[in-house]
Amino acid sequence: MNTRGEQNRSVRNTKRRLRESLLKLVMRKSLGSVTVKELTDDADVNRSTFYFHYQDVKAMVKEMEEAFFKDFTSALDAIDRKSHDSITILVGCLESHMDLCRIVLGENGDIEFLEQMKRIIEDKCSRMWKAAVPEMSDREREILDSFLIGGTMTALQNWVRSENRQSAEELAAVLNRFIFDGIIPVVASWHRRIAWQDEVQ
Amino acid sequence: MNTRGEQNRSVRNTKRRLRESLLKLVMRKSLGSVTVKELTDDADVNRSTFYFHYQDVKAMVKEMEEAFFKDFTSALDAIDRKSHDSITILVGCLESHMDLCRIVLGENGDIEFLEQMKRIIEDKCSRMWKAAVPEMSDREREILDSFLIGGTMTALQNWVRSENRQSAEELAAVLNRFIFDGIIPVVASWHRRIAWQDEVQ
DNA sequence: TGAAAAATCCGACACCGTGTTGAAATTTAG
DNA sequence: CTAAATTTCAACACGGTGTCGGATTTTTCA
Repeated sequence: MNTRGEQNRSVRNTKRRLRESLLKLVMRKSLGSVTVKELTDDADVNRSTFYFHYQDVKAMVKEMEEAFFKDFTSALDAIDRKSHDSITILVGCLESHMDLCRIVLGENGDIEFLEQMKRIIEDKCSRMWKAAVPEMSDREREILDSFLIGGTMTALQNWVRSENRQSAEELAAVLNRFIFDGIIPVVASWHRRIAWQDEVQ
Repeated sequence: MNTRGEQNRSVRNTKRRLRESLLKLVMRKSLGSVTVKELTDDADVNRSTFYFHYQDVKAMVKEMEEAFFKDFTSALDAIDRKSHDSITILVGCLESHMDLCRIVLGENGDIEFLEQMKRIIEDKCSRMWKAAVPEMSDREREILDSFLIGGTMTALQNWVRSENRQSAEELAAVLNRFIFDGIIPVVASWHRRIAWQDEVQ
């Protein structure tokens, strides 16, 4: 193995075949129920070869996921220097890792991946809408938070699953419109009105 | 076995112990990775006894889920005769099946359950907000649909997972407010304005 | 209460996927 | 061409699965 991240042609071929077979298998059964045996049988790769590269199927998926999360978080960290918003970044990352996303966000996907994505969005994105409605109670803000995060995630899932997808820019624009021109201003206006009413009393 | 759905005390005890052990196990590992052996060991039930009742762990969970879905759909079908709304019904059903919901909606939950719940909400609930914004394009409506469904589901998940939950009525009220007093009217107003502008041109 | 029925327990079995090993065969890189 | 990297192959012990027959316990109901 090369000391850098570069890999053999055989290694690349082997891993590519395994990825393709995994994608095929996950189309009809859950990720957790895919065995090493059926994966290597389908990919026409020796079972020992699989274990030469990965510990188990979960570890294989994790390796793919980490490439995505690396891209995603570094793009989010660079967000201040660019004019792009979080949602656009997010949708772009999904698009450039579409193979993985159709596995882990599909009908038989990976719940851990979903949870981790929600955590990242919570950490990196939700500050913005937290600042927009400062008067909210913790309880109501928690509900709004999970509502926006979950709504975004599910819309993205549907996008990834659909056959003829609209463009990433189009989707990001609609989602941004819903969140930042729609929901947030309305909820904020409720609380400003309530706060104002409290003041005059 | 009784020909009706009634069951022995021993059967009830056995199934109850299995349910309790399953709940305990799913607290720290994924549902799919729970084996029949560790389940029956923890529940102190003979492994053969488990196979006497269920085909496998998945079938056991499915039996619990079906009781929930039966309650849920029948409550939804009766919605016209009562004054309750879909969200209140939904939250109430979750509350009365809290044991199950903490398993299948938890961090290591069951993605199939989530998908089925989303389908039911789509079928039974989303007609209401479809009618509210008739001018929308199919594409945008699809996004709004998945956004509202996913947002609701995720808010419910967080509610089920939290230790000191607020009341079901409180949660349902906030969610209803977000959806029917917040998001929907705003989106509708956008489209009425656009439709009106189209008309004067 | 006593006997039949239902449910549980027990031990055993073949089966299958797992994860590892060592050595041979093949492919790649320089 | 040659050494290193990679893949293949056969074999192994291990553990969970699903099933079976029969012994034991619990429940039912007459």
